[in-house]
Amino acid sequence: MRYSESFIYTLKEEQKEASIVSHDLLLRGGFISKLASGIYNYLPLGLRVIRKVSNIVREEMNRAGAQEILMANIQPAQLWIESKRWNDYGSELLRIKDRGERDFVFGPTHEEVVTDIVRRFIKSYRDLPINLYQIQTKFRDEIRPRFGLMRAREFIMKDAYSFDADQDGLDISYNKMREAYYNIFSRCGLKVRSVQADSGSIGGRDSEEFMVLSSTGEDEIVTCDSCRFSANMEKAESITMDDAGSEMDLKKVATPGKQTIKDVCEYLNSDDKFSAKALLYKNEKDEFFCFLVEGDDELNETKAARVTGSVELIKLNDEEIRASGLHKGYIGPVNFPNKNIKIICDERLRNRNSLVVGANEEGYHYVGAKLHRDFEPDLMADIRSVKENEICPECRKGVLKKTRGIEVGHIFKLGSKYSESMHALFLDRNGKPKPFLMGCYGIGIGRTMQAAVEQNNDKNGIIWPISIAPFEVELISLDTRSEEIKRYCDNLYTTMLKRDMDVLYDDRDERAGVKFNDADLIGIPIRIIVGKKNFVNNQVELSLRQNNSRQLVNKDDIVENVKELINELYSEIDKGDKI
RNA sequence: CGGGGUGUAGCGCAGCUUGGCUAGCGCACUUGAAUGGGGUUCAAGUGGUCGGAGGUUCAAAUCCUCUCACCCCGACCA
Repeated sequence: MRYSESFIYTLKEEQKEASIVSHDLLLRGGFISKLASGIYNYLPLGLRVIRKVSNIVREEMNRAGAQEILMANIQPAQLWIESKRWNDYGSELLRIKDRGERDFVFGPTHEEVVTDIVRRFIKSYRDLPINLYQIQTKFRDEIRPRFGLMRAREFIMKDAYSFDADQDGLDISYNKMREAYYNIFSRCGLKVRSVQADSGSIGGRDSEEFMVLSSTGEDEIVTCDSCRFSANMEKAESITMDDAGSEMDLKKVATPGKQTIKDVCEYLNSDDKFSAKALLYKNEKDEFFCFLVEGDDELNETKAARVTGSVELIKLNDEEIRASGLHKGYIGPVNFPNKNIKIICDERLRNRNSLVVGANEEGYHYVGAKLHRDFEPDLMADIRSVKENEICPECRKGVLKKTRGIEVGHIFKLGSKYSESMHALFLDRNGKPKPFLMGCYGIGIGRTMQAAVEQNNDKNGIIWPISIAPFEVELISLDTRSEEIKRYCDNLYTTMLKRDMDVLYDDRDERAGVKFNDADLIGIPIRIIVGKKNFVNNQVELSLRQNNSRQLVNKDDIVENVKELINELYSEIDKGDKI
């Protein structure tokens, strides 16, 4: 591509809408442009990166035995009603109507469609296993889109779906995908780590996320400092502590004006952890819950939603609390006045002999409350968030450390959730109908691209890993008015094209500084600089974006030298760490 | 959804408090000249129904009402 003819427009100034560096660089480098909140256009440079990432994904998926298809993204509501997700998916689902007022959705994911496809064609265990994937634009109406492609509403995703006859088969399919994912991210030049995850509204049991570690990541993850355990905070299991405290009688005490745990415990001169706070929520089905967690703990809404079978938990507002016959700041499980509200108690409170809890009466708390003796929850469950420096639930030796990550891939074992609800059955060896066991495997293509920028940049711009760079080589002519240099560069450019090299040729009549700065911003890994300073000695300069190294090369040997460099850069990526 | 903020040229902004002639500035863009290995310089230009609708007024970018869009924070201790 000749720069002078290209649709590449870089911006000098920082972009106001960008709050993280990768977003700013993609906008300034002319990779993407915003059309609406969470909705982006991919400009030529951006699309080239998208294609390179997609191709790596495609190659590795194919190699793992998956087959590419392309599913419709406008989907009839009927399928979503069948899978029960028409109601369960919530407001992230973009619903649309056709002229006949029939309901459709713009697909946020394709479990329903792929299950429908497979049930139409596959009737026998002999046809299993099968793995179908696509690279497709999706739409999820996010509460709050941000960080450019990191959390966009419209986004490109690779999603794969495996179908197996039995659990062993599913395990094999899942492991193949995990292997493929490691290959994909390492070929993209990314350092990723897989963590145990919650499967969210997609459903299913085992699930792992692939995280690009980054302080700007939206996910909080914990890792053990002594074993291999790592998990998303939403999922990380909490272990029960045997810190019973001494038993005492239940006693009501006045705590006038003391509503927060901190105030109450200070006032009563008691430790936060020997108190229980009560948090009131409702779910999408208008079921009400009172969650009890230790005073200095935080409720983990994801865990809470899971144990209550809720899609979405919403905190009750003050009015709803009052209407339920409760008193804000004085809510507790003892003599709980409302039978319609289920009490869910965190496991950590199981062994406590004595707790400070609200008395359900303005200005009063109980002290000395004990589980089973003084109150009876509807359910005991792990509903708290783990904290830093806590004992690892896996090895019970190390302690947990918090870090942040960008989720670029997610793999799940779905099991028969969709195949059962959608009657997707096959006949097994014995002629018995059975639901398919499914797995589902996603990669955010745009997010991977942006995560790569987040992980590889400096103050001047992007430093693309060669495998996903928009071009592998940039040829910069510093003297477009010299006939001799122009002839040489034009010639070199055509030669490289003929040899299938991926090159951007900056032939613009611009000053050197402009070209260098644009080149730094755009971040193409290898640079050939032709200027009269070296040309008089029959030399051109070869430099690398990643470390700004420079070497002079005879002008007639340049193609071979660049080829070598390209190979070197690719082999560096192949050697990259695999966690 | 709650709170805060911003909409003025392609991008970044000033002007608004206290209404007043032709609405400015930087970057970008066009033309010319000089320059030519790290965003160079000079000169002359192009480009705006001031987000939209309504209202107040002799007069509205500026004041009022409504509306749309976008950004940030939150939706963790009741």
